[in-house]
Formats: sequence, structure tokens, C-alpha cells
Amino acid sequence: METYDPQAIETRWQKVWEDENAFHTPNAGPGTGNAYFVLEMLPYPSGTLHVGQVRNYTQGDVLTHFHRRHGKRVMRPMGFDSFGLNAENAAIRDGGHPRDIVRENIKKIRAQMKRMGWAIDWEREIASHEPEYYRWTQWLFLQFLKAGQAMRKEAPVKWCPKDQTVLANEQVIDGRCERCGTLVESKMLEQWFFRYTTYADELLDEMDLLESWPERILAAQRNWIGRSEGAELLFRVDELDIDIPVFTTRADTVYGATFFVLAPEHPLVPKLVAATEQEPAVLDYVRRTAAHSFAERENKEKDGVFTGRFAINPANGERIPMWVADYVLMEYGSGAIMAVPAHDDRDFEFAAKYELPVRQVIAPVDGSEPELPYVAKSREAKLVNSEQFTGLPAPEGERQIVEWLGKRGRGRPAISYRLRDWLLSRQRYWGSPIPVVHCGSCGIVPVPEEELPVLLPEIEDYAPKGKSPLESAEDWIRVPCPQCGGEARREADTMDTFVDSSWYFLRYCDPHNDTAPFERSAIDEWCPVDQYIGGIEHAVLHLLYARYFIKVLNDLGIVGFREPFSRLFNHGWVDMGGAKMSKSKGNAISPDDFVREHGADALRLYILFIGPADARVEWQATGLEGMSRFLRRLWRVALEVAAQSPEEGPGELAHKANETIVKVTDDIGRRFAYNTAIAAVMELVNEIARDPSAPGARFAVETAVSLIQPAAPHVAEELWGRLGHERLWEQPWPTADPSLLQRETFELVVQVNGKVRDPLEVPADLPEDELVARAKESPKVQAQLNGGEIRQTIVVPRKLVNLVVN
RNA sequence: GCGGGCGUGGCGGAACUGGCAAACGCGCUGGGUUUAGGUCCCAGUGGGGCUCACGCCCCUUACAGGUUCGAGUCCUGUCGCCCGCACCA
Repeated sequence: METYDPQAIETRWQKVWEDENAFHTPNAGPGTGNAYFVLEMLPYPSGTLHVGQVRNYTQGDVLTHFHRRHGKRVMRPMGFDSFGLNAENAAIRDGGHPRDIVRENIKKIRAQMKRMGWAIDWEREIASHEPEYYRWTQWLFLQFLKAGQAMRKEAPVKWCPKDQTVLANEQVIDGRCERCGTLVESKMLEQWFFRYTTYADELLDEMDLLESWPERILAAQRNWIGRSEGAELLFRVDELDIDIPVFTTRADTVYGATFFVLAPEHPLVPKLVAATEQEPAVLDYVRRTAAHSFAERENKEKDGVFTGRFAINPANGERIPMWVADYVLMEYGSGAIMAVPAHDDRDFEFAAKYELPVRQVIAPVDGSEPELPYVAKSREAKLVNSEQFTGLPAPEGERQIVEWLGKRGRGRPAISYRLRDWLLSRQRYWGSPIPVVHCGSCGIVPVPEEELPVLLPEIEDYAPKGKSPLESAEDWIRVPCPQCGGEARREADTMDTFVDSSWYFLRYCDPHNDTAPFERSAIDEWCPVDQYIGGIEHAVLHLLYARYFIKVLNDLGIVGFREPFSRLFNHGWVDMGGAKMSKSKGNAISPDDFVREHGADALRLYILFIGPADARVEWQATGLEGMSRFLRRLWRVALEVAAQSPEEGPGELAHKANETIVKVTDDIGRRFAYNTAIAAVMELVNEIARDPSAPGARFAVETAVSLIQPAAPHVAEELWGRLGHERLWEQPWPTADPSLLQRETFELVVQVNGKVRDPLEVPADLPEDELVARAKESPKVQAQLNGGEIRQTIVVPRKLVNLVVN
């Protein structure tokens, strides 16, 4: 018998699919129906693919085939997130232009993807570094600018001293740069921001529109947005005519405020201490704090310095000392707090260090004496030492105090968010230029849309210098102002690559459009994405940015929906040596050797079989052999069955095959349980192998081949041909024959006191009382009953009988 | 501290709605085919006990309770692990 030769089979079919453009799905216009958009997250073209990424795209591939064969017009595109530091750093390290590095990498990855046999519509390929793409990234930026959603502002920002660029909040992990691990510093800089925070409530509330996002992602986003309801209270600075607002979630504790703290970066600090005895000490403290990285600041013991000033507590008129301390953050709330040491851990720690007074104003309702700090805020806690509010439950006390202060103009309910605006400018070369011009007389002027794209200039030296390398492109940077024609300079910063990936799925719908980013009709046909697949690492990065982007575009009337990704599946990553497999960790395993030795089908099957699709798994190459073994067995059995004259008839194999159809369809379509789907087909093949000449064997083999096709399309296609058929990739998905799902008998589980005593084969149509009678007849059951009296009989139709005795 | 999740053989895992725990695969053991190795085929493989044997019994899903005729699955508590956020007022 001819042996299974995966190399020959796979390259043959890959050529057929390529020649036929088999997986291109053209636009058919909106309302055509049946459109289904399968999308995996945009890959970053660093080097070559590893098996962890193979997992992502193989899962998407199974769904692509599955939905195609259910009659859907599936769009399954591919592209590359090709701007960014990775290519730029490689260029600095090894020489060469980032563009050439990216081009090389994309070429290699594309070849690997084709060799994996993934059903990708290559006619829609995009790459974010190409002018044809970033022209429209720039165009979208201008729409945001017009709408007031993009702006320049000075703010305390995170700065990576190694990459020499600012970072978005989301790119700082444990106080370190997400990319290089360097401790991140704080700088006060004027930068470009998207007004992310204006959409905080929509980003929270419209989570209801998401059909099946994993709870952990939603939780991470809720957590990241960090909405908290409280109040803003006004404290007057004694002897100065200045009011300073504070945000608090514990207005119920206002009578316990014994001191007041400002962040070192608070703009009023210099004014408070100007020309006072405390000025040198305070300014020195502010300077020393600025020199600390965020991580250092978080981990050190709290300290601070007295300003010499006092604030007036708006509730009781008390004079309380004002301090500057680094445990108060300028970025949150108003950058100043009322400190209530009796009921806040941090304030308590600070008060203990500087021997500041502690006054308890909340106590348990049961009258017990709590250990301080006592942070309870519930109906179990009541106010004490709080003048007319004493005795109220804490939540009610809060409400009344805010209302009372409000009437006197000293407070109001307020909401604060942890979310900060999205800092989008980067002082680096390899990104899309921000399409504006700085003019001495007109200020910031957008580049006219018809002049887009603003092309990246060619420069010699990409090395980061703390300001954008584009500054050195003198010819490029000097331009006449589009408004007044006077001398002006181009914006030299480039955009965060997350801007590129916030809209790429829209471009797939109309990838070659050169007069607009996309036709609205193309978007209406395909979007939102029906099934998005990607790793959890983008929980609060890409996934939140893209949601924001779409909401703005929807409000601008550019797209007709609120949420970009209807359904999201988070695949688990692949570990190697106990750590997540990645290029940067140096533990990446290339698929190439496995493809060469066992074939793409075996690797595809194995990566699906290795564990539940959403679980993290450890890479173990030994399991791959089992998949090769299975494919050889399938090959042998199929050829053997193909060679014999068909002996049809609904035997046991026909039942088994129909049950397998039901199981596999449900596993793939509803549960994303590719591992058990494959196990089910294996079971069927094992069953056929026991007697390939049994009745129904041919039907069973064809079913097995058809069901395994989304996971192992090459061998399935080859065997389908040898079984006398054609073009399996276009065949309708098999449906089960209900009459063959019915069996004449079933195995009745007979229990005594809940323990299985005798499984009995009985006719399917036996009435309940007959089932019980059969159960009682069983000698094994009789032995267990031991003549005892049956107190209760439980019958589960078509499953079991449970006899309960004393 | 807050939030999300997990704990099943030597290993990866299955058991979806409470109904035969360990499907499927890896590994291992024995046997067959083969000049040999590999491939391939057959059988076995959670623990303990009884039996010459066919078989039969008991225990077992981190631990302790609970609900139920029946719990890996539901509830309470404990222990352990993973992930995200964290000086957010």
C-alpha cells in the first residue's frame, strides 16, 4: 500500500488552493447576507513564527473552514503590524533600514503561513508601515483632531530612559517599560493624547453589547477604567485666597480629616510656599521626588514635608496642616487629598511617622472598639464625633454630608477614573508621522487631507536621542504653514503603533481603496468582526483602544456600530520551559522542523489536541508523534476501504459516524473544544480500523475525513479524492441522520443506593416500570438488595435506575 | 489588599445540563510481524483486597463538612497554585 507522504500531499493541495484563489471571498455588497468575519490579532513581524503563534492561527483556521462549509461567506484576512520598536531597534543594532528588516520578516512569515496551509484571503493583505495604509491612519487622526478627540497637553508622563521615548500607561508593567524592562521615570511633557477618558463610561456600559467576551477580559477592563464614585470637596487655604479641591470616596469621614496632602507635582505647591521659611525644604523635596522612578516611589517608605500652611476643613472649620508627600499622585483625582488617618491605611502610616493627630469618626454599630485604621464603609459602621451627622450609618452619612456641603458651595458628588488619556506620540522613527505642522503664528495646523500621506523621511541615524530622530531631517521638517504660508515645522513625533492596530480590521473590508480608508458599504457588509481570536496580553491594550476608536468613529458617523468585536476568544499561550513562549525570551520553537518531519497537518492537529483552546499548555514535542500515527492510521484505513467494493448498510459504524457528526459539530461550533473534536474522530477511526469491511465502513470513513478537514485539510482533501469525490473544502458540513442516531438498545445503569451494580443492555423503548423490573431481576442487584425493602426507586429515562434500600 | 480563574492517573487531558470518573493521546509493560531497529498490529496500564480461575468487593477527583436517591460537577470553610490590577484617596 502507498505510504502517507505529507510533504507531497500538502504542497500539492497548497498549490491548487493558491492557483484557484480558493480562500478569497470578494465583497458582495451589504445585505447579501451570510457574511462572516473571522479575525486573529494582527501579528507583529518579528523574525519568524513560533508554535505559540501557530496555535492562534490554527484555531482561526478551523473556524474559517467550519463556517465556510456551513454556507457562510467567510472573510479571513491577514496582515502585519509592521511599524514599531522591534524593527527599529534591530536596525540600530545590526544596521540596515527598518523597512528592509520588516519586508524580510514578512516574506518569511508569509511563507510559513502558506506552508501551514491556512485558509487566508491573501488578496486582502495589509501592512501598517506601507504609505497606502498609514495614509489612512493619518487621515483618521485628523478626524479625531477635528472632533477634539486628539489634543496636545502637558501632563506627567511615563518616560523610558532606555528606549528614549514616552510610553502609554498601558505599556508600563510593574513600573517598568513593557518592551525593555527598564525602570520608567516621570516627566512633565507636552504630548499628543487621545481623549480616551471622555469615553470611560461608554467603555464600561457598552460591555453589555459584547456577546461572549471572556469574563477575565471584561474584569481587567473594568478594573483598568477604575470608575469610583465619591465627592469633590473644597478646602480653603488659610491666609491665602485659594480653594483646593480634593476627591474622596469617603466623605463620611470628613470630620476625621486631621491633615491635608498635596502631590509633589501639584502646580499650587510653589505658590503655597513662596517667600516662606518652608520654601527651600519643600522645593528640595519636590526635586528629590522627581528624581525617583515610579517603582522606587511606590516601594519606598512614605515621606513628606510640612508646607507651613493650613487648610480649613469645610465641615467643621478646623485648621489642619498642609503637607507635600509622594504617596499622593498628581495623575489621580485632583492631586490633593484630605487625610483621614483613623480610616485609611496610608494616611495612618503617614500620621504615625510624623506624629500627626488621629481622630476616629467611624465606629462599628455593635459598639465594639475597632483597631485603627478602621476602613469599613457599610451599614455595619456608623458615624461618631461628626456633629449633627453622628449616629448615621456610614453610607447615609456620606450622602447627607455631601448634600450639606453642596448647599454651602463646598462640595459636590463626583466620579473619578483610574483611566488616563491615551498618550499617542512617540519620539521614535519607525511609526506613522503625526500629520500636523507647528506654525509660529497659526499654532497647530493639520496637514490638508489631500496632501496625505506625510511620508516618513529617509534619515541616516535612527538612534533615540530623547527627541524624535525626525528632527534631524531638516529638508523634511521645514514646511510652509498650510494656513498662512509662513515658516513652519512639521510635527516630528510618530504615532504609537496601537493607533495602527485600532482600525486595521476596517481596512480589510476594502483594502485597496485609494480614495478613502474604506467604503462605508464594505464596512457595513462585514463588520463588526464576528469572531475575534487572540491572546490575553491585549486585555487592556489593543482591545480597549480599538473599542474606543470605534466609538469615536461611530459618533463621527464613519462607521455604523459601537463595538468592533462581537465575540472574542482568548486562546491560551504555549509555555516552553515554564515561561510563555516568545521571540524576545529566546524560548521560541519554530514550526519548520516539525512541518518538515511530520507535515503541517500533524502539527496542526497536535497544537489543537494539546489541551483546551483557552488554557495555557506546555510544549512537548513527543505528543506530535501520536498525531503522525493517527494520520497514518487514517490513511491506511481510508485506502483500504476505498479499495473494496462498497458494502453499505446501516451497521454499528453508521450509528457511530452519526454520533461523531453531532459531537464534532457541537465541539467546534459552540464549545471551541477542538481537542475533544479530534478525540471523537480518533475514536471513530479506531472503530473502523477494528473491521474495515464491516457494513457502513465507507460512510464512516468519509465522515471521518470530512470532519477532520478543518483541522487537517491536506490529508482530508487527498483522501476525499481517493474516495472518489472532489473539492472537500467546498462541501457542505455533514449533518446527522436522526434515524441513525436512534439505537434499538441502550445500556441501563442499575444502581443500588447510588452505587453502580450492573450495567444492562435493554431495548430503547422499554417503559419505566419494565426498566425497574429488569433492574430487580439482575442477580448482582439481588445480591446487593439482600432481601431488604426498597424504599425509593429513581428512574432516569434512557439512563439509569437507582434502587434505594435501608 | 481588590478582581478573575484553577486543583482529576507517571504526563497532557475527558466527563458540557448532578447520573458507569479517567474518553482520546503520550509514556510504560508484555506479546506478534520484521534479518535488526523503526513503522505497524494485539493486549494491559489509578490504589488496595479476595479468588487456581471466570470474576467479585472496597477506596479514589487538594482537604474538611453540607445538600441530594446520587456530587469531580452544587453550597460552606480550609489549604495550595496561576493570572490581572494595586500608594487610585
